[in-house]
Amino acid sequence: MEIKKSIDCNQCHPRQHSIFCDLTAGELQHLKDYKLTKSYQKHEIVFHQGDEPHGLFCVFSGLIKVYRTSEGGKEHIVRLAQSGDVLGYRSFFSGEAYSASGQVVQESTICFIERKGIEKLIHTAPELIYALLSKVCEELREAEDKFQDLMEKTVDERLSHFIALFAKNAGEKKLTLPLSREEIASLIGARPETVIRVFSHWKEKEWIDIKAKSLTLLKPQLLPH
Amino acid sequence: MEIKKSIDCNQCHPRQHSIFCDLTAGELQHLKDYKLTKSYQKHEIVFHQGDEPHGLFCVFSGLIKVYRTSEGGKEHIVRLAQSGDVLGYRSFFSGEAYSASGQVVQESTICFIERKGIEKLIHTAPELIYALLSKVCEELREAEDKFQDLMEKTVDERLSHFIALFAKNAGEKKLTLPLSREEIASLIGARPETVIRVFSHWKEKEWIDIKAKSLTLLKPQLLPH
DNA sequence: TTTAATTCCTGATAATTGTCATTTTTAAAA
DNA sequence: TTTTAAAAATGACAATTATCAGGAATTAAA
Repeated sequence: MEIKKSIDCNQCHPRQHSIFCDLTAGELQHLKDYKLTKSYQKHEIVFHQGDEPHGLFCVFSGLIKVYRTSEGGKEHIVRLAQSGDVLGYRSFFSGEAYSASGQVVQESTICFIERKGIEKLIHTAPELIYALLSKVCEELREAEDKFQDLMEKTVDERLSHFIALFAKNAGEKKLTLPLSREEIASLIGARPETVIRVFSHWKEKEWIDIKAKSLTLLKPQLLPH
Repeated sequence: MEIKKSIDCNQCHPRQHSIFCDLTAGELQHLKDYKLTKSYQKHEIVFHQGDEPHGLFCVFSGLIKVYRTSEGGKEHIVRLAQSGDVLGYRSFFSGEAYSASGQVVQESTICFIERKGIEKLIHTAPELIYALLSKVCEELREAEDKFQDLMEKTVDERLSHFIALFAKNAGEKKLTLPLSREEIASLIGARPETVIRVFSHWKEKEWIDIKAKSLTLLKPQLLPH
């Protein structure tokens, strides 16, 4: 992890699609002294499950996996965070310790805003709190959607859903998977062997072509949904 | 559903363990004109998945199940709400339609506070919004806990967990299940037959005694966890 | 490059849970 | 109470997915 020259929030493109999109230049001024821009290499830990949060992370670029380690030592990826996403706010606002860890999957640039900065910001722009509340409420619905999927969808449906999501992001038929089979399995609630088997099956049917991390969608409409 | 004489929030015991616990008598005054106390019979619907929220529900007494109906028509109970719980706030604050329905399981008395009342209340007691934010953040963690349980725990572990929860609430070894086998299954993510089988198995082992809705815990420490 | 270490892949097998059909029991309605 | 409907229970069976083991391929390190 390396501290970089601080990114100016006004120049920050991803901010415009984030929870902070409505803030004015004047309001952002307050963050200046409470912000640190850091650069993380692959595999670096951004925050640790069990630790107390001291601020928020804003992802400028890269990809981070947010995962929980259960008592039995099993890892479950809760979500992925990328450009424009804010990390660590659940624990920050609930006053709990982090319930998950964040680890860099693709080299990332992340700004850390310490507690004071957030407090000042909310003080000058109180309507921000509504945006936050609304955001968390949406995430809660998404969490329930995910739960429902896990209950009534099969592994191949869930995998297909995951792939569709990435394809939409990439906007292409040919994409590079950012996660290992094991990580994909962990994210969709399955075992790596099962994920591999489903991929193999789709390849056999010539619905996709896959080799290591590079995936080509041949007949995406035939994938289960 | 029958409209009753309005309950005075200052006299409302369950409120003291709710999100509204810190409000003063003066602040509560604002709710008076925007509040309706209603009485619901078993099986009555409190709110409908897909509808737009126009306010919040505060459960005074009774038991309500919150469930989602999937596209395939399957029902999944998301959570149970009882005395002191506030219902419908997720959709209310996210501006989405209800993602679930609420149905009365045990005869309930519920206050409905319309939008204007909430808005006035937040205006006079702005710190309420922090309590709300904190609460939703906690629920998000709970949702993730639940997801993790579904992934790595077996049906009997989940069922045991559910029973333990009820036993703690009742504080006794002998309890009356408020839900049918089918509803319990829906809540813990299983099929009714499986739930019945697990109960039968525990009964055979003499860890519990169960007949219809009445359950006695004989050796609760032996139940899986 | 060679070695070592992951990651990926495949097969064989087991286990948990779901599905379907049927009976018994309980609860509700006539 | 009698009838009817719903809920609970049990058995037989199927299916999905996990587990374990071993080999191939890819990637990282020496």
